Amino acid sequence: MAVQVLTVLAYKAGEPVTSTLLAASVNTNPVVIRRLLLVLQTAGFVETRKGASVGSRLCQPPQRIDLAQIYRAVETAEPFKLPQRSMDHPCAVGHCIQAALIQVFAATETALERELAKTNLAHILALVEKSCGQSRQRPH
Amino acid sequence: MAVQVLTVLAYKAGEPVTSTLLAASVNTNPVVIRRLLLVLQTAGFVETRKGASVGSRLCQPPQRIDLAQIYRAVETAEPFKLPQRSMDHPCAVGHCIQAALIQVFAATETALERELAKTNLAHILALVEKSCGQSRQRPH
DNA sequence: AAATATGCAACTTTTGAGGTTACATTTAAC
DNA sequence: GTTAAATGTAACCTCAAAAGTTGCATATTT
Repeated sequence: MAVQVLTVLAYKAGEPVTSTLLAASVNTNPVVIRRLLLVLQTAGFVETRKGASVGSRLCQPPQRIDLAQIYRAVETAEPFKLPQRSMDHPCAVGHCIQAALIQVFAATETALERELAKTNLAHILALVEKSCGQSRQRPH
Repeated sequence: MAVQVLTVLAYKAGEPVTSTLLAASVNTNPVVIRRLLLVLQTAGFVETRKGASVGSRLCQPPQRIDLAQIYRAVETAEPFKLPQRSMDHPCAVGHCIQAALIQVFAATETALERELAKTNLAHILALVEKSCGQSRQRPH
């Protein structure tokens, strides 16, 4: 969802967009969008201003925002993490396996992020424009 | 969890293990393990027999089972999938963006699987044995 | 001053994974 | 054969995380 919102903002190319409009584009609730925007603000991707007829806009060029950054900013629950087993009955094998898997999964995580870093918002924007052949800067 | 169970089975090197024992090792419930074993059976990783004093064992060498296969067999909800937005109010931009993101995420998925395919159970087993210096084949 | 947007708190809803219980069925072992 | 031990499976519960909802204070443009 974060990627989708950022893509819309990139599409609007600096023009501020309200959370209501973004919500309509992603087909969800404005408050959900605002919560997301807070995260994207602290990550330094967007700038938001309060007040009438304003909203949020990208504060970095789309080329400088890649998927790995977005992933790190947004992700809460890592896809490759072991469920925190309580190990009350400390089976040695189980314990060692956990330690080993943590290593493996950490490696997978970094590989994933390296992969995500290859794509940035500009790439995605190009894809969007190509795939539906619409002109830039024409809102809605 | 699937990886953990399969690692234990690999550790036992063909010796059948009951779901109760596996559950103890992962610190969970036997039924959960059995549910997982059904999936691993249809994926062709393990063989299970009913009856007294038997259980499950690997039916492939650990070298031939890699993390990508396990991932595909087990995973239900893809980490990089768009939430199925209903698009009742068909905003053209939103629609195109979704189409583009599907492409991007599919590419990420395949990259992830390519990465996971680099590690197999034998690798993990070696890590386990190295990291806690225990001899093979000594159960528990 | 009024209209419009965000910030934020509190609550509900939804969804999926995991856990639990219970029981029929199968099979090795005695 | 009988029995003990194991799986297969259904039906439920629990729990956490994400999303959605409502309401209102606050800020800012016009």
